[in-house]
Amino acid sequence: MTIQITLKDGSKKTFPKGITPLEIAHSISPNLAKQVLIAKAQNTLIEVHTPLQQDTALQLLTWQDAEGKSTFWHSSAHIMAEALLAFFPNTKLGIGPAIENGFYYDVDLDGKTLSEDDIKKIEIKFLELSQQNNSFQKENISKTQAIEFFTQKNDPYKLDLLENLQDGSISFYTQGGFTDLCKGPHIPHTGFVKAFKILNLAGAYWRGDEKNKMLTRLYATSFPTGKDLTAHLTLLEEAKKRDHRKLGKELELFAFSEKVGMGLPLWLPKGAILRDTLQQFLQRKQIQAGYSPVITPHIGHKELYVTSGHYEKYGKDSFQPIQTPHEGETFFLKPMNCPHHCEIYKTQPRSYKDLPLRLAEFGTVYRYEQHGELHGLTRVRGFTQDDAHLFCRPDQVKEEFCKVIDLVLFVFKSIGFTDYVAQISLRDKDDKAKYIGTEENWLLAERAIVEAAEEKNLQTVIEYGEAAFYGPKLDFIVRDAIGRKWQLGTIQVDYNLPERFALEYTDADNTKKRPVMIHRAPFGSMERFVALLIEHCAGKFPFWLAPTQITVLPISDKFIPYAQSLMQELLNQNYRAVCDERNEKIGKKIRDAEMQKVPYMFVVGEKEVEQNVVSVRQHGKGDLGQLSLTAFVAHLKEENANPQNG
RNA sequence: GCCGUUGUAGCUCAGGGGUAGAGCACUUCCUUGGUAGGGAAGAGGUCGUGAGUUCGAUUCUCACCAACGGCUCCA
Repeated sequence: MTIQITLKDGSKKTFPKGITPLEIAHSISPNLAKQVLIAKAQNTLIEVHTPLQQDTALQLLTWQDAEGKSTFWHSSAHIMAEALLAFFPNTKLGIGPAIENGFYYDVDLDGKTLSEDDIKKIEIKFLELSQQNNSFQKENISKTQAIEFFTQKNDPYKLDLLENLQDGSISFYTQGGFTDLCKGPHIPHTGFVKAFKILNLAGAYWRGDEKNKMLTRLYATSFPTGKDLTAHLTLLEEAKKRDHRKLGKELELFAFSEKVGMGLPLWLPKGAILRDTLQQFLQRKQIQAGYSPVITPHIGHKELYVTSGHYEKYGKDSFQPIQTPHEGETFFLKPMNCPHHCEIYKTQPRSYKDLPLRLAEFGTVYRYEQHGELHGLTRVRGFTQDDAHLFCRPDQVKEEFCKVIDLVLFVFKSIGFTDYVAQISLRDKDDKAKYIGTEENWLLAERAIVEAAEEKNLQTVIEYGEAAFYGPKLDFIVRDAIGRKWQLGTIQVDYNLPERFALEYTDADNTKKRPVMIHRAPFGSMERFVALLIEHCAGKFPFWLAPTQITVLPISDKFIPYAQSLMQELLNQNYRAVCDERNEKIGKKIRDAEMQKVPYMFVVGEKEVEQNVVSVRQHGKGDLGQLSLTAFVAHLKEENANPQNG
C-alpha cells in the first residue's frame, strides 16, 4: 500500500501508507528533519508525527515559514504557561495565541502582580522546561471530561471557552506536567525553543469586553537560537530610536504641556514649518484637482449637531458645551468639519451642472478621546484634518473615488510611503438593517469602491461589517516604527448627512435630487501624518520638508559677515537657511548640525571668502567639495526635485 | 474608563529617612579654529501634586495628576 506525496517544489514521491511528515523530511535530508516544525497537508496544518493515509500535497514548514513561526510561538505560549504555573500555581489561564513577532498569554494571577524578579524566574524556568525536550501530546477528549477537568481546576475562563466548543472537536495538549485545552497543532517538542523573553505586561479584558474582568497579558517572544532573539531585540531598539515622540523632542518639532492639556499638541517653530510645508503642498495639489478651499469656525451651534445627528450620538461623550453668557446659546467645539460644509453647500441652490462640488479645508477639530488612548501625535484631542467633502451625483461616485485614490497615491509617493494597505470596509452581510441609505445606493457605492481600488491596483483587504452606518469606506493603513497600525488617508461615502441636512440639487429633468457626499482626507490628520512621516524617515526629512535646509558654518567669527551674506542669499531664494554664529570650533558646529539632521552644511573660512565659494557638506554623506553658490543651487534643483511640481 | 510601570535641573539619567548629584543644554570669560564634542567659571530643582506615618519625608504609605506599555473605544 503506497501513497503519492506532492512536495512544495511540485515533485511527486511515493511512500508507504501511514508515513509521517517527519519521516518524509528525513528521506529528503536529515538536516530538514531537524528543522521541520509543522506540516501542511491539503492546506491544513498537521503535526509532524501525523500518519498520512492518502495522496497528499505536503509542505514541510520550518522557522522560515510564517506558519512555522506562528506554531512555534503558540507552543511557546504553552511552555510559558507551564513556567508561570511553577511559581504561581493558582493562576487561571485565559487564551495564549501567537501574534506578529511573538505571542501572549492572558492570565488571572489571583490578585498577585509579577515583579521583575518573577519575570526573570519565569524566563529561567522556561528555558529549563524547553531543554527537557518534552513532546506535545494530543488527547481527544469529550466535552464532559473537559468540563470536569477544568471544574476541578476551578478555571472559569477555560470553562467559558468550552461552552462554545462542539463535543467531539475538543482536544487537550500536554507537555511535561502541563495540560491545556487547545486545538493545536504544535511543534514536536519543547527543545526547539532555545531563546525566550517576556517583553511586557499589560491588562486585557477577558474576551476583549470591558464589562469582563481584566486579566494580565504577558507579551513574550521566543526563537530557535539566542542569536535570533538578540537580533530581534536590536531591531526593537532601532525602532524605538525612530519613535516620533522621541524625535519630535530631539528635533524640536512639537511638545505637550500639562497646563495646556493632555492630547493638545504644541507645534514648535520647526514642526510648524514642516506641517505648513505639507499643508501648502496638498493645498496646491487640491486646487489643481478642482477643489475649492473654504474656512469655517472652530465651534458650531448645538442645532448644527442636532441636525447632523452627532449631538444625540456623541453629545455626552464629547467636550462639554460652551454657553454664551447672555443669549443662552449652546455651542460645541467642532468634532468634524462636515456639518459646516453641508451648510456651505446650502448657501445657494445647486444644479447638476455644479457637481461635483469639492469643498476643502484644513479644519481643526476637537474630540474627547479617553485619556488612556492618547498617544504622541497619532492620537490626540485637538487635530487638523486635511478634510474635503465632495458633493456629487450618484453616477459620479466612482470617478470621484478614483480621483481621490490618485491624490492619495500621489501624496504617498511624494513622501516615499510604500508600506501601506488599503482597507475596504463594507456592510455586515448578515445585518443590513443597521445601515442607513437605500439598498440601491449602497450597492452602487460598494461596487464603485471595489472597482476603483481594483483599477488603481491597490493592495486591498476587504472587511465586512466595518463600514460606518452611513456608508462604505476605504482607508489607507500605515505602520509606525514599532509595527502598530494607523489609519492615515480615508475616503468615505456618506448617505446620512445629505439626508439630514436635506441637501439637494436640481437635475437635468428639473427635479430635486439628493447628492452623495464623500468625505476624504489623504493625510488623515496633519498630526498623525507628521508622526508617521517622522518615523518613516527617522527624522531625516527630504530636503523640501526639512525645517532647516541649509546651515552656514563660519570657521571663526572673522567669517560671520560672509556667512550671513550667504544665508541671506539663500533666504532670498526661498530656502530655509540659518547661520551658526556660536563661538565654537567647526567640528562642534558640524556635529550639532548633523545631529539636527540638517540636509546641507556650508563650511566657510578664509579659502571660501577668497574664492567666493562654499564648501558643501551633506548630512550623512560628508564633504562634497567646493562650489559657487549658483552651482550649489543648480545642484539642489537637480537633486531635490520638489514634488509640488510633479 | 480599566490593568500595569514610571515621575529627581530645559534634556538624558544616577542617588536615597537627616532639606540633592552627573553629562548635555544655558550665561560669562579665555580661545579664532578647516569637516562629528577646545578650556575655565557660573547659574538652574519646594525631587509631579496633596495628605498620612515620623523628631524629621524627595526617599516609606495612600489618594490625585501626567507620561509610558496594553485593553476597551475612536464621528
